[in-house]
Amino acid sequence: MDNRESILDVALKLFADKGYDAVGVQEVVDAAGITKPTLYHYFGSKYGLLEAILDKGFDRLMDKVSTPMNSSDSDVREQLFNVAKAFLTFAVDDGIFFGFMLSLMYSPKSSDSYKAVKPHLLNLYQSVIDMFMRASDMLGNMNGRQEQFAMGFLGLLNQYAYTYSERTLVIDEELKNHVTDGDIRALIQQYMYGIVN
Amino acid sequence: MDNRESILDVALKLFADKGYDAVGVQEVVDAAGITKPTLYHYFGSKYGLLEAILDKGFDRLMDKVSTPMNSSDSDVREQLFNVAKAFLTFAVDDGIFFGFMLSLMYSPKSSDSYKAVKPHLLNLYQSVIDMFMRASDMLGNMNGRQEQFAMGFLGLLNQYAYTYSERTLVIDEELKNHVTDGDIRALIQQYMYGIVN
DNA sequence: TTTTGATTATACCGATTGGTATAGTAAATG
DNA sequence: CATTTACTATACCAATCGGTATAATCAAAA
Repeated sequence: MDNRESILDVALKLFADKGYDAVGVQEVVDAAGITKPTLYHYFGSKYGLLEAILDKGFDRLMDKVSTPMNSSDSDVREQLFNVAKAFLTFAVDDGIFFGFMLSLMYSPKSSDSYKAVKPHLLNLYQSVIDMFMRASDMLGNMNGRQEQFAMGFLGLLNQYAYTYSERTLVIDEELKNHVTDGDIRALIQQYMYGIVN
Repeated sequence: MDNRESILDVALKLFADKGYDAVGVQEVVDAAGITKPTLYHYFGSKYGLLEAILDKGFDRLMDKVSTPMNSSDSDVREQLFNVAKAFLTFAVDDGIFFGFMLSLMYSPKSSDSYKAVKPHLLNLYQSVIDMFMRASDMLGNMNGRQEQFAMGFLGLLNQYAYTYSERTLVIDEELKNHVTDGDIRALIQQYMYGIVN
């Protein structure tokens, strides 16, 4: 692994663990075993490093979810199941980035971290909205509420991933990282009931 | 408003807007029109100020939701409706604190902000769990899944409040801050369906 | 062999960080 | 009136912040 990659790797771990603002550039370069000019050569600024981390992480996420999202499945339920499964699999396999993404989603609007993640979130939201648009004929008249459906769907997945992640406070230890197909089908069932009236 | 109160007020606004780590003590005292020793006299440290803000905010929240949560309503649906309404009303009326609370909920585990909010969240979770425990006979056998029900219920409310708050990215402007009783009843309906099978 | 461009370390920059020692003021208490 | 207690400003602290000027190293190209 070259220096650029190890900086990205180490910085993601530190940012995810302590938060972007609480981690100094010096701490990153020490952990990566390099010095400041190397970091600034590759990323230009601390903010540039954050952007590079997000670019890479959202690439991984979109790689996983875009296939099921763009498939023209005739069964809406089956398509939502496939999207949910891809999303939750990513949340487990790429847990560090996923947790960091969640923390940025809910971070204050005027923070640098939020500014960096905003375009990626908009892109993700738009992809989900488009999926619901394409499924209009199968879901019936959504009365232009595709955006709410998309946000609700993502919110449900986030809540589910969060609850079953290492970040949970009081949940039984045994339940961690155990997301079965049956769980996901039950989740979709509940969601479908809500939106089709 | 005395100095102590205006510090709490100004600091909450700054922390909620830019994040705890991104706001310096100097910035707080400048905005409050006082000097550092005054702040350190009342709160001892920046972290102590954060704790005081959270103590005060969670007091306001628990004041609003504890009454409906502790009422021995015979109709579970009605009780959940009352709790949801109190919660969402707080999210609208006390939007700045609510947004800050959300950002701390999802902030990195090792951050100071998370350490400060963790006991309050545990307390809130426990209250909701207790409510479900007491409703056991009405909800049927929950198979020890009260914790998941509680987390799911809170997650749903948070997602709902978040979606209808000023923090939304793509939602229609008209929908902001319009949370009707009908909306809440629909929300509870959807939730009930999911947990009673 | 010389040159060029990419990469990296040493050493430094001004500004800001959270926090405090000292002294003063003002109001309440004896 | 004297004393104590609560409160607040001036001025300062070492440490860390994000960032950089300079120069050395090294591989590839000319």
